[in-house]
Amino acid sequence: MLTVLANNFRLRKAGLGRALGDLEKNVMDVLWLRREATGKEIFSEVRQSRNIAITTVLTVLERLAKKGIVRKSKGESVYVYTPVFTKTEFTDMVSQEVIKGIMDISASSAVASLVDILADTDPHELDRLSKLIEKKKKEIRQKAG
Amino acid sequence: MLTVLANNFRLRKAGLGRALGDLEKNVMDVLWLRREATGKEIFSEVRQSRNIAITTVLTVLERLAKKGIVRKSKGESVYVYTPVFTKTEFTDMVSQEVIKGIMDISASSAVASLVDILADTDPHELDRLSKLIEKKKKEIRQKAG
DNA sequence: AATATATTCTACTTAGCGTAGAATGTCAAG
DNA sequence: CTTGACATTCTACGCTAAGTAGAATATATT
Repeated sequence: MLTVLANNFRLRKAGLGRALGDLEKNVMDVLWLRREATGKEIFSEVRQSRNIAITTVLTVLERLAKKGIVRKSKGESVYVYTPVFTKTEFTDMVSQEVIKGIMDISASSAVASLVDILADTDPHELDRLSKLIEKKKKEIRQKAG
Repeated sequence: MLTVLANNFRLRKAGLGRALGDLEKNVMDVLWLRREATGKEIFSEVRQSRNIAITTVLTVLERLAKKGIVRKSKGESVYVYTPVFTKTEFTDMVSQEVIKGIMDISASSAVASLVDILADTDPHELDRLSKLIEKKKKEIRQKAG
């Protein structure tokens, strides 16, 4: 297969990696897991898997807050951070945007790609997809008729 | 709707914009249209819509060549550039990678998003999609049985 | 040789993200 | 009230991709 793309463009940075940097993702994962945490807690967590300074984590948290995907609020004594969206919500939003993006260039490509990949990674999903489509069509008829 | 993502992450840079920069995309479009062109020709074309120096175009062309999506070859007198992939091929590749990417985080999200967006931008495609799925399923059965 | 044209080099700019030390703020223990 | 410990913010450097283009060099062409 042609790996040109995968290597030369940062397309391959899987999933959220497209929306979040590596560390950002680590941080969010902790947050999504705990639903709320202090900088220090997040730091301790993240440090398990990588050597990093607490200030680094704080900086990232700050940026995440500025981006609006993390809420920073005064706790009893220290600040606590909470995710503004659940992981699912966020994931959906990203999917939404990303897919909208490729549909802008080519709906058929998008559709074809999805089916291919699905068939290949998760054939069961094909059924769910069929059903989803039927449901959607019905919805549309409803609205129209 | 929540526009958080769209604005704070470069997700919204539609389609190829995710794989190619703006100027890179302009250049590729010229190339895809002509199937082959000299730097100067591309420059003239691109300059129609934006003020830019020819060296800029050349630099971009150079980078594109290094990335492997443009071929640079000696013409009669000057270098001529040709796209290594057709726009469709490229688009498909990008879709492929991008979708693979979001499937990594959540197949269901991806699937749901696609159906939603499709329903709302191009309902006809839903039918094509159904057919595509049926075909795919048949293929799978074939292979299996 | 002199002028023009083509090509390459070099380099600055902007952004996002990772990184973290320095500076500053806060507060309780001594 | 001073010293630490801990929390938070500031500041800033590094890296990468992409946009940008002038300077330098190469190659005709007259």
